[in-house]
Amino acid sequence: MLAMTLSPEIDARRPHFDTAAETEGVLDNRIRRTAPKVVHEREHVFFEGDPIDHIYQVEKGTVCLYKTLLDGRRQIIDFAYPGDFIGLGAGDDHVFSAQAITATRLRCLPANALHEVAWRNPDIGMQLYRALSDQLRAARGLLLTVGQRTATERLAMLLLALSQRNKRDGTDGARIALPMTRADIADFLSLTVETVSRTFTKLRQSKIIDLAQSSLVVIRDYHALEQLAAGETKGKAF
Amino acid sequence: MLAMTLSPEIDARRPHFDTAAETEGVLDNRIRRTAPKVVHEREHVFFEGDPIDHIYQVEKGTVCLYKTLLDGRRQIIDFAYPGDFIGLGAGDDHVFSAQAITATRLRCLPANALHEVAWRNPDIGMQLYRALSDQLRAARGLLLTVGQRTATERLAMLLLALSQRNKRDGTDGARIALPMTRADIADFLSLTVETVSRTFTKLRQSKIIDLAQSSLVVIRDYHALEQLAAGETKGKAF
DNA sequence: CGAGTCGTTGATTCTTTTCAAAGCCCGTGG
DNA sequence: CCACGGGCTTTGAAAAGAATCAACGACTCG
Repeated sequence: MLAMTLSPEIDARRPHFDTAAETEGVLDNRIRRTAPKVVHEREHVFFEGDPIDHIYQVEKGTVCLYKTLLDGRRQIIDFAYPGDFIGLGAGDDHVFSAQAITATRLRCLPANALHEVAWRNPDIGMQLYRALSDQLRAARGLLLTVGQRTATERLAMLLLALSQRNKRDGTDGARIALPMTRADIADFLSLTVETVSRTFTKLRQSKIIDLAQSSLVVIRDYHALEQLAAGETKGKAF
Repeated sequence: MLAMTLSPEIDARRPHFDTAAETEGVLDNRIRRTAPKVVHEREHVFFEGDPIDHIYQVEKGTVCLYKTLLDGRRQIIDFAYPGDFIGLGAGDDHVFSAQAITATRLRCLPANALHEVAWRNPDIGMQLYRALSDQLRAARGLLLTVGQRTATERLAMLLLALSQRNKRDGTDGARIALPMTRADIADFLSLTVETVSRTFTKLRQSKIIDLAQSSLVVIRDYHALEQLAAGETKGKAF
């Protein structure tokens, strides 16, 4: 789950991997023993409208969650990384679709069993509540980004969020692998592929990032990226 | 809380007032006995960054929840109506600001007491989980609207959502009072006041709505509004 | 090696924003 | 009671940012 908050430094993220591990220690057998689900690149985990029979937790890979309009316009509402839960919520049906963007392994949590366990075990309930709360915060952060930031600021936000995730996971915060295509980024940031591409080259020409490959960003000027993302001057600062 | 879903007819909203009443029956004295908080028009309930000491539930009035960028750009993430909870979530500090847009009365739920009660009482916990889940759904719906819909489609969505709320509350679904200003609508839909105003007049000229006053919309062609909101043809259908 | 997908770049168009100004509503006070 | 003032809304004209249309290049995989 990508948190697109205004001030990343204020946002003391909880380590999702740790919480996932905690959960594992407490969950009962029905949940612990479920077989993992493997989905191939571009394969769907579920579609909007499908009944919620399982909640998933990403073990490996990346999944994009999205909603669409009738004419095909698509809004990616989140990228789910290892540790993230997919499909949490109180309704009967999924309200968005989930598609793997790389080869992915998921652990499957039967929804009714999970809720039953959560009902009896406040710890588990609290885990889910926290996870949901994090997702709400991420969604609202993205809303601010998509609603108010310029194209450059939006891309800066995304790169910063991915960098933060890397740091949290103990990998290099300056080297960012992009598992998603430009089209995915475009639909996440509510831009077009062309604008995303142009914005990448603009950041590259400004020496703020390097593009070793189109799917590997190296941050050269972290501070500049933060300034852009903060939104002090509508992205005109460079 | 305004749900901006693609298909309002699929979205069987739970009656919030009822759930609020249920909750009331179970909450312990510390929570039930708190004095209501009265806030005047344009007064803030809390600001982003404030420590969360209370969760609020709107009893009367309307509150807008928003996030801002450093240069003042504002994104309203939700309008909270009677029955809605404000400030739910797992963190220590509020991640958005809350400002009354009309004279408002709130019931105050001390955060720690509430969580303690929820911890011991799965019913309460589930209420909060559901409320949070609804807010997440609303946020993602708004994200789709802001990210993918045209100005006309966005306004259509808002009017439809308000109409649905009226129906749910047993009032006239065709007559919509707008407690918020054009600026509030603009910041909710990520548009400018001018665009909002122009879009209102366009809908009026198309005989889809009437504007008795600037703050009172009468829906004349509900179907047309639904078509616009559905997003089949990028709002070019009229 | 060729087909196809993905990414980049260029030219043009268009929706929305920005800048500017006038109208309207409403409360206040003379 | 009506004039005045200020905020909110509407409308117009011009500008800008991003979208669209179009083409080319790069990389991948049968």
